[in-house]
Amino acid sequence: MGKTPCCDKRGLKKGPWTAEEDKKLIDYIQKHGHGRWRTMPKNAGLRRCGKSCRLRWTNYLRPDIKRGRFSGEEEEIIIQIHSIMGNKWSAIAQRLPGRTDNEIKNYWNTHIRRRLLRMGIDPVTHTPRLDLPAISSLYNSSQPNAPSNMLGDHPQMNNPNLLTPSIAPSSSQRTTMNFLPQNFQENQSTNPHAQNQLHAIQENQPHTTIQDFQANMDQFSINTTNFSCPNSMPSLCNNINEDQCIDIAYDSLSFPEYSNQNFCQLLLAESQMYELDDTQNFGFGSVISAPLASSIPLNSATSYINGSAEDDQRDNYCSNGDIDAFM
DNA sequence: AATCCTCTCAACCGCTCAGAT
DNA sequence: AATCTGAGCGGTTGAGAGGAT
Repeated sequence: MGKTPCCDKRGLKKGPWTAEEDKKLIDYIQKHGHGRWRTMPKNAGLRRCGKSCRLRWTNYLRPDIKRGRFSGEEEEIIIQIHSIMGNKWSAIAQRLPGRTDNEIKNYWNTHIRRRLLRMGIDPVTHTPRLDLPAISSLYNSSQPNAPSNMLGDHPQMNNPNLLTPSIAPSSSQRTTMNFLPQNFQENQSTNPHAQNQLHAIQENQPHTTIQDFQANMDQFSINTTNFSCPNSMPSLCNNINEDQCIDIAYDSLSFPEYSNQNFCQLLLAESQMYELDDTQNFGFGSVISAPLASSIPLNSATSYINGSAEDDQRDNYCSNGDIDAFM
């Protein structure tokens, strides 16, 4: 297959288009339609390669192109489709009339991707990031044989459909992060290990409240007195009391393979990120009590996740819409 | 006011794919 | 079946704008 020669090698113009060039291209396409891009430039009187003409038309000059800021709905669509299809920009563009794949790609890279990263979510997998130095080192230090993907088999962490809609929840949704086992079942049914996890979830469903757990504590052999925090999180450590440890232990009970303090720390930090303000199901089927969530200093929790305490402190209190609240 | 830095996005590059020959 | 060509896709680049110092 012969490669298309570069424009400059053929003595053709590169770089930004002038208004005059735009006009020539528009006039030609209005008269003759688009297609036959290779021969079009010559016929249109342009010293451009066909590829450049096609790009200019499809990404900029096309009359049905929508300009302006992406709406919240558009963002949500992008994130949802991306969680399923990945960087299939043209496929995403098909769901957003008037938006080009190039525009969506740029918007993803400059806005959405960064936002997900700051939320501690891997923009590629749409699962919580595992490359965070603090988290990964903590985990590795306590579980040397742990898989590289700390949450790899975890049902809720492995299901993009569970994470992506919550990126832009409505105000009423923001404090309720229920991750449903049935979704997990659909995606993980062939994984024996995941099956075991599912059974563990089902046995513990419905996850009720800390009070329910405490009422049945004698059924569990969780040593909550040994809970301690890594040195990197002293301020967080100082704010955890015994009740909260019980709470954390309950969560760990559902997923014994993750019952280490570092995973609990991750939960705590995330609970603060999402501004949990009541006893709620959060992530992983865990129950986090109000005192637990509210006791974590914002700086500690958010910087633990994404290393930008000031930014997130500001942004967590931003009220300019749902998305912005998570910037 | 000047310089530096960051961000945005239009445009380019390299590649793949499907259809034609 | 092999090759060629046009079209499209996704990754990357770099100029320009605007903000920070």
